[in-house]
Amino acid sequence: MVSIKDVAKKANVSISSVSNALNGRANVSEKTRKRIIEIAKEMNYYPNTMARNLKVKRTKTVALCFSQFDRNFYFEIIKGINDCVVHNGYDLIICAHHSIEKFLRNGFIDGAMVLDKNVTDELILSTASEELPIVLFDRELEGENIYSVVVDNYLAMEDLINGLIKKGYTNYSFVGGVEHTQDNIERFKGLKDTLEKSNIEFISKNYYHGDFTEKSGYQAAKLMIISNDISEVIVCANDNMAIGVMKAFKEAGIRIPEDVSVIGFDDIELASYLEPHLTTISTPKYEWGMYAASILFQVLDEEKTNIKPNKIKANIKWRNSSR
Amino acid sequence: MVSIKDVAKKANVSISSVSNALNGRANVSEKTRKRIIEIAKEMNYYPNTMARNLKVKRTKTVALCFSQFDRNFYFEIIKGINDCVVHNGYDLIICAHHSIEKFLRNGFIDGAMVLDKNVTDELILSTASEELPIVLFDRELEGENIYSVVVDNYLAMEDLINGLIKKGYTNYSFVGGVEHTQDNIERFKGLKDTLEKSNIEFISKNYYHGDFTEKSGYQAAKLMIISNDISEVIVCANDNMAIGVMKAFKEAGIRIPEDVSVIGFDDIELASYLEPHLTTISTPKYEWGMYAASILFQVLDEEKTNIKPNKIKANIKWRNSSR
DNA sequence: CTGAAAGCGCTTACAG
DNA sequence: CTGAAAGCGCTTACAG
Repeated sequence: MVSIKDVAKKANVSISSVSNALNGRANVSEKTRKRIIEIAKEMNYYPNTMARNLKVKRTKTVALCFSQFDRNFYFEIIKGINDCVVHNGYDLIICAHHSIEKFLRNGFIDGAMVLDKNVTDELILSTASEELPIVLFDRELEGENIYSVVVDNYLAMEDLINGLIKKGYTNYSFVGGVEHTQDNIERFKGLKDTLEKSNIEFISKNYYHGDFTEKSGYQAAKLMIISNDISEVIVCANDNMAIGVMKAFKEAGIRIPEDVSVIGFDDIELASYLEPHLTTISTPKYEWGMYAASILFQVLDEEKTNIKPNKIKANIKWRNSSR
Repeated sequence: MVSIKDVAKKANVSISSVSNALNGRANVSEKTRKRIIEIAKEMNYYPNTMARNLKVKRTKTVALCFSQFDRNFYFEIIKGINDCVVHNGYDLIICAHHSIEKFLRNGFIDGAMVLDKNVTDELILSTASEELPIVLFDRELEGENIYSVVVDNYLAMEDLINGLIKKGYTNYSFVGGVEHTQDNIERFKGLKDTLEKSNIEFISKNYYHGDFTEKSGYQAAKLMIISNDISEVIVCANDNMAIGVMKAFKEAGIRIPEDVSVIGFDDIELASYLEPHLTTISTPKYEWGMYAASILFQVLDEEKTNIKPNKIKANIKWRNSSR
């Protein structure tokens, strides 16, 4: 690989001059600058970023920690992130949680985003710093140089339930996701609180335990069918489970939405292709990614006025899996 | 950020000893090694990878160039790649084509994979080298230190058409994707050749021009409907177009597969959720990613016996959008 | 077993 | 305008 030395030798100047010429600094005559640039191009010279960074510190690269390659729900978010990063003249690298320590610690990145539950709170807390601000998508976490942008699950559920109440539903079931997750907790709380505000009690046996997978939704619905206890509306903590629920009902000849309404959360791509199309809560994924990335750049540009934990508002997509 | 110097000072040893101790070299007494390691941990010291790489060259990191975040067809491939990379003890970074030059040229990676049409052949040809082998997913390209792993489109089409002929179909239409792409060319050629081998002429007006989008498939089918010229089977160059085709037929009250069979290519997630489920050609995406990555590691481990352009075999998924 | 020194490829005051 | 030199944080012969 050709280095700055090689170029300097060929151009018969010092390496300082090569560096100065190539970086557009003023202290080099126009004539030599031109010559140097030409020779560099001719020799196919590209500065070694790593050596450069060792001095300069700012790398103009940010990282996204992500490894859930099996859930395409996320890709729209990544697109938003990437577009924002490019717009700001930075480069984005995506790396899996296995590698994140290496990249967080090595001074190669100016900032990071985390969309990966496998990254521990401890790691984030211990590495976030003035030189490495971190933006989180998948959790809220208090700490210096740590920022969160999460979906407002509670508000979304509030909106949904109020909408359903207005439509006259009085009898609700909830298919929950993995128990301790923030998403599940907030979504369920939003449902329960809102019902109770309207004096509709949520009967605890109508809480079905799932784990965010299609299969667990399928099993929950099977249970409803077998125990012959099917509510007017089944609200699921995510779309995948709603898909499973619908599948079980269809198999049993139970009509959606005539006999039962089914509602999801996330608005994954499949949601609008299903028969019937799934009513769900749409998180504006592209905007989410873009917004979170923009916060990182606000911080990097030292405009960090007062960035509080941020909430993204989700919207209900009424489709025909519900009345 | 704490450096090797800080650790050395605190431990009262030279930086050489710190380096040796931390890298598990033999030339340091067990006692001091232990002390150094402890102090390093205590100080929260992590070696700066960039500085290290400046000397060592091997970074144990490979890159995947990818930016089609809107096509979730690819994510299964990435999963395969990532699993293989982790298995080999390397780290993977994914970067968009905007950034690829930066990463290819800067000595930060030991090898690269390309799954991004936006990367030019020129860039690949000019950067692939002994120190930076490159594996391609999306094209075949002759060159030193360049390897390709692509889907055998032709063979897949051959299999499909032979299957269809055996089922008795005699009348075919093809909805093509973007004209000049290797995928489209090979898929169409596979169809045409195989038909002709069985003495079935492919009528050129039965070639409909699309661009791999759902919309273009929809429009192609509209055209068939309006001109009242619907073949027994519509083979599409990818699933997205097949989805569009099915949509148009459904809207027109044309039954699938009773009135017409529709077939796709790719086996995207949606394919098996559609009504009717889409018959398509399934490229084993996970294996594809894994296999291509493994080739990169074969090269990196200098086992490059004789790695020729590699073809991945795709399989037909007979579902009920065809008879 | 231990440490001083050279060097990886750059940038950046600084002196001339 | 130009170049010698120091230094970024490491590793690795080499001498002791």
